[in-house]
Amino acid sequence: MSLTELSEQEIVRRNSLQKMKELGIDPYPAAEFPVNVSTLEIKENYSAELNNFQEIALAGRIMSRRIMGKASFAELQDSTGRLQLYVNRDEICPDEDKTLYNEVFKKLLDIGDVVGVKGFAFITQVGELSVHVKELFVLSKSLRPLPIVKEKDGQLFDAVTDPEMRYRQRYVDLIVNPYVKDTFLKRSKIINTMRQFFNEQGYLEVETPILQSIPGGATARPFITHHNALNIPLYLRVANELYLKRLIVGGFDGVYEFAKDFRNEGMDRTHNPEFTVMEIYVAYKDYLWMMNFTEEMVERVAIALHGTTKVQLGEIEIDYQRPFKRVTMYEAIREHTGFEISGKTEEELRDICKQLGIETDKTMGKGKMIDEIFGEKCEHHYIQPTFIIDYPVEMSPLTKKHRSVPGLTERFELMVNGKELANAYSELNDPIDQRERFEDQMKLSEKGDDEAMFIDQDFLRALEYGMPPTSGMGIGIDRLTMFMTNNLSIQDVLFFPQMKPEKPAETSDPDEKFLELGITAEWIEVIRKIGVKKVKDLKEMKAGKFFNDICGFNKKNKLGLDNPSLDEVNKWLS
RNA sequence: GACUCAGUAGCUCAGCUGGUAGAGCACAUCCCUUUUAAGGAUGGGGUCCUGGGUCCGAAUCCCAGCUGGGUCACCA
Repeated sequence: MSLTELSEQEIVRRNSLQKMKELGIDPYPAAEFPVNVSTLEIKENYSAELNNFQEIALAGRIMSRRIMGKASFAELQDSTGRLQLYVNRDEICPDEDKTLYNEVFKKLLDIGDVVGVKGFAFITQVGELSVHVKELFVLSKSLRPLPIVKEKDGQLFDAVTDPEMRYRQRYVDLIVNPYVKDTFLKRSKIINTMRQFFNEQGYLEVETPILQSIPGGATARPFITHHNALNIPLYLRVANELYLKRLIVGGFDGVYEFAKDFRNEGMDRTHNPEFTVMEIYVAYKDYLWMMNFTEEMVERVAIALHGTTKVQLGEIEIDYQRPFKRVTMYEAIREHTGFEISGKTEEELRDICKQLGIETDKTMGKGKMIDEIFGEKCEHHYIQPTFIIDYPVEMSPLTKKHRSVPGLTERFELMVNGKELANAYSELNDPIDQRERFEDQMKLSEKGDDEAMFIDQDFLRALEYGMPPTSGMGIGIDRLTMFMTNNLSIQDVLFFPQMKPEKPAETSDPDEKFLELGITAEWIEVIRKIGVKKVKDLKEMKAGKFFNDICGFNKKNKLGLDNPSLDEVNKWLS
């Protein structure tokens, strides 16, 4: 990369790097730097009376500097937070040679550099806990200037808010926006809390295939790829349900997986093409048991994170205190539309949809229409945690038929803030019924529903060996994290949300290539600045426009170069 | 996919009824020399997202595109 393509500040930093090397300082040392304390531990436990933390070593990134001559202050940020450093010239340079302070600390170090310090904790005259630095070590030189975010009394100044920068360069977001890290710490805690809850009951954490030859367990468009050695298409899983059930058939009483699933569909505030789901299957249980289990799990997560069941989400407060309200789907529709849909025929339902202003088409069966009515008219009303139970059989091809109500299944969804958070069934374990349901799905598929399920013959074979009665539950971890951390966009709970790839910056041909064409040295940079980086691009330029562009650039930027003649320019381009 | 808003210095943003590109922070040089979103002085830094068009003249107006956000559609 040529220096002309770097910003002024980047050039300054590269020069500082070079000077450090000349002073015999390795800006990227290989050796371990033994840290014995974190900034948080000092902040939490320092006491002037005890006079503790008198021989400490800590490391982190320099986030600000206040140079005061022979005494300076800097803020060091490690993984636990920030702490002020006090750097005194004669402390870090006890001998005659003051280079480490005057040159290295004051001039060659920059905001963003990673350093290690040894010294002792103390309180400054203005009362701020600080580290009195006795020794300073450069651990990694930063060549790119960080955005400068300042903070006072919890208020941020000039915080980086540009979503593109925050999501593409999450590392920068994490460095400069302190609240971001907290979301991800909580995300980890949510998962750990759930895992601990499951392990306490003796359930087994398992892994199942992500590459599947039949993308089963949910009706969604899959990503497709190809395995070269087997010469077969493979799909990235849209769900792991059918594999977990195979394990129940195999004799495990409880299995669960935190799984990345992939769906090739639209992206928005609540959908990312890859997302995380926790699915759990427990033998000899039913969906009523699973409701209690789910409540307990969710309540436990809320308490683990916040110490209370009440969690703020945007303008509202969600209370995850057990028990959650339970409403059947038919009751929900009756309450929010006034229509009783129990026992209605397909034609009657179509008429109800029409009255409610819901568009229908020929491909929609009873189940799909009921689902539409619920989605349009009911779903958004359930802000506080609510179980919606007993779904129509057409929408639930993997769910056991209801024990007492024909046409329904033993299924619930947990709704929070008007969105589906978890989904659970008494699992269908009748292999003959399951085969028929798959065939019904195939018919829907032929009717035009391109999301109906593929038939997984091996899964049916497994059921034919006999699967114990089982209840399963899936919960969206990204969504749960959004609800639990008060983030309204899925992008804020994923470290690296999906983005369109950046166009790579075009690298420039070296000076020699331009010189070969007879272009004089002082014009090469001008040509690069107007966006022509390759000599081959010159061949395609019109001489007149090119002539105008470079002379205009010269004038506009007051470079004071003598313009070439049009003839000369013609020779360059020929 | 549709509509809509935005893209100006390393960062946050102003300028946008067209007329020589600005501020704060950051950076550089200097002053001060135990400060704290430090202070003072001076200075450097810009393909105003890209490409067309209108015009004597475009960051500004028009068209197309790129990237991102929002809303809607799609999304068991």
